[in-house]
Amino acid sequence: MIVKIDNFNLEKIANSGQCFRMNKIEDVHRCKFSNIAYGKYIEMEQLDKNHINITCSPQDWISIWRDYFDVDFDYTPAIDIMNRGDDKFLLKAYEYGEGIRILNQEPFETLISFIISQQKQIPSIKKSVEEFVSLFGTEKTSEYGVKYMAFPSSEDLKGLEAKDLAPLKLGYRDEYIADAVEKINDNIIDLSQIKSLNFAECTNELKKVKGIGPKVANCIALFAFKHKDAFPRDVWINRMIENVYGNKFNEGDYDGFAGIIQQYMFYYYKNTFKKG
DNA sequence: ACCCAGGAGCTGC
DNA sequence: GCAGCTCATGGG
Repeated sequence: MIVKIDNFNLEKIANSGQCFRMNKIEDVHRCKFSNIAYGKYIEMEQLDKNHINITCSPQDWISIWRDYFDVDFDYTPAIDIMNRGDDKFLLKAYEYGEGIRILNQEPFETLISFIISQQKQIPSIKKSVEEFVSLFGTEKTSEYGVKYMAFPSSEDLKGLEAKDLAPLKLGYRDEYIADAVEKINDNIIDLSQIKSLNFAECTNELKKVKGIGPKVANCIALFAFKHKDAFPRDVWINRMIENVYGNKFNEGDYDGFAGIIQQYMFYYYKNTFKKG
């Protein structure tokens, strides 16, 4: 079905480092991506600036993907601030990243994926997540006959031990993932309950998992729990704050959409300031 | 060989 | 509360 979404650039979203299973479908004349989330496989094509052809039923659009693509969040306040021009860097970041939206992904998948993400480059994260899914996920077939692997649930991983992860060569992250699975299955942290918490409470809960510190907790809060006040500080953002803002940057200046600002800054700085 | 990656835990002060 | 060190693995 064809849907209209304002401020939507499929390719930039797929390459903005917030999701790890959205992949380009090679097609010289079209911009197409596949994605797997919420147990479903979809293909998408960018038809024009704000029209997308998405291979899903109207019911799935309403119950899954509409929220996944954050369609009901109003980006104009964030865009207006970036586009105002008094911050030249932010203006450049907006022009470069125009069309990026923040996805609302599944909490458990996001949690595991961002534990894996630490001290890794994005292509390596995608590879590791895919290996994780092929080892522990469940094979499914889409209604168009495409076979794919769905991300495992925490229940699927009950009893997982660190040594079970050895084939994935995740190194010290093994015990972090095992701890996360154990604490979720033992109800020491409850992902469905975290949805009702505010930003500070949310990150504090997430940080109960060994291996989830401030950065990963902010990523999960932003990319899975809709906390637009989250502002993940990775090496690129820290470098940007030092080099561009002279270490004088306060995300509190962007109340209600700091996470959006952050994503545009990350995408722009990482892709254009590789040297120096 | 060296340095870095969408970091975080641990120790010592 | 903080700096400093360490933790696997892969890629440049």
